[in-house]
Amino acid sequence: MSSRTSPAKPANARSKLLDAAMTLVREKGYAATSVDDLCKMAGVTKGAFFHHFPSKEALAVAGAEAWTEHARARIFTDAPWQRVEDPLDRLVAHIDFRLAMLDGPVEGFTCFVGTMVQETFATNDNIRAACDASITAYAERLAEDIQSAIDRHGIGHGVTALGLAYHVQAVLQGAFILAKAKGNPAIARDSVTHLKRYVASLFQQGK
Amino acid sequence: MSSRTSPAKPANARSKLLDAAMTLVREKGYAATSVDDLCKMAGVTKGAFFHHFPSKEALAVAGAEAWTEHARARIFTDAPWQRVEDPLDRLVAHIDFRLAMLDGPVEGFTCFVGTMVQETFATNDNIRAACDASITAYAERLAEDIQSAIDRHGIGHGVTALGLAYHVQAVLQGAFILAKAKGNPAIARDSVTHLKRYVASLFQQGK
DNA sequence: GACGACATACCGGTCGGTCGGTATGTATTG
DNA sequence: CAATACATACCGACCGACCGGTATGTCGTC
Repeated sequence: MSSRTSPAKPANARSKLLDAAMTLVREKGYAATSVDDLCKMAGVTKGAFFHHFPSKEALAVAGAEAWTEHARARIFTDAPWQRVEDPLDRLVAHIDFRLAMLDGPVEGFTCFVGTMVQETFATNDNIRAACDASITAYAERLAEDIQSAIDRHGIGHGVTALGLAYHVQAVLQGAFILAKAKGNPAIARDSVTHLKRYVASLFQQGK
Repeated sequence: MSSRTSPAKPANARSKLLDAAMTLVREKGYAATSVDDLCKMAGVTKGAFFHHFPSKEALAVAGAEAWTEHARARIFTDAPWQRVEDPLDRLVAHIDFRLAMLDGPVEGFTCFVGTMVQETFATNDNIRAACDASITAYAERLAEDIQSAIDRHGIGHGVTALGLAYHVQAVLQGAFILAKAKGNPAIARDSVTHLKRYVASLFQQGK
């Protein structure tokens, strides 16, 4: 049974460190974020850090798992458009929702695991695998909705639900990089608008 | 007689350091790549490093500029499909070329400036601007070909050449991240295949 | 003999991680 | 019920390795 009935954060040292990691790693990257930085932002001591996590790597892995839940709650569980009946409308609403997220400071909407895996994929396989698991979880969840849309409306070509879900991920991750380079989310919104147009064209042809 | 006819690299300390930076930063990221690492791979001493570059940051900026030339030569100047006459065929050949590049070890085809800007956008504006300039140069060059294709074949909706060029960049950058997470370029090729299908659909509608 | 292109020794500071200690809660036992 | 025992959750001084960067010296070329 889950004991996670309250949405309020317990604000213990562990979860404060996890929150700090999501903020600092998205801003500076994994390697440039030191354990002291994390402790300072979380308001805990180094002793507390190594009491809860055996290493900096372990925090990163736990962070990736926490990110999966964080994203699932915000984008799938809690989102109001999840109640839209038609699965294609739901898919379009999903992309619109991701588009609307692209606002404000760049480090506020970028992806924790996407940033982390860039730096660690060749040097730390535990972190790489944890980031992969998070990305995969998102894609598989989104693929469910896409499959429903395909089942009801049909689709052209050899497009699969999971393949399209990963493509949505790729466009978002790439849009984040462009926004970082420009220091401006506008370019990211342009790219997601192209994605939206693509999805529409796929289902138009399937009809 | 000048012997400056060979395209071979001069292999002086400066260019060896630039080469080392492109290799190591793509593998480990900017912050995790130390000056000692760079010197070791380039086969030069630390004295040589700081003789040619006033700081690690300066190497990153020079590296971004070198990357622009590197990419321009490989993808635009030297590529055989640049001689294809019809601009739309040339655009499709461009995407096919980028697709074919997605092979072998992941750190072999990923983007130096895309990796670097992820870590530095909020903490080092000189590096961020240099990466932006490199990405912009690529997009503007590609936009020329796209504009020619639009001029000859027309295009639907409110799509601009430069906007579509940036979208191509976004899909590629995002595909790199997915390939890093999976440790496999196959997923990246899937995403670029989606992009190719999108471009085809845009020009079909314009006809 | 001036100068550019390095080499080497070295610097202060920061890194991830360790360790002895303490405050507090809870289970056990006489 | 009090004493004891043990676990959990920290605290912060400290460690050696390594960081980016500097100072000074050497050596071949014009």
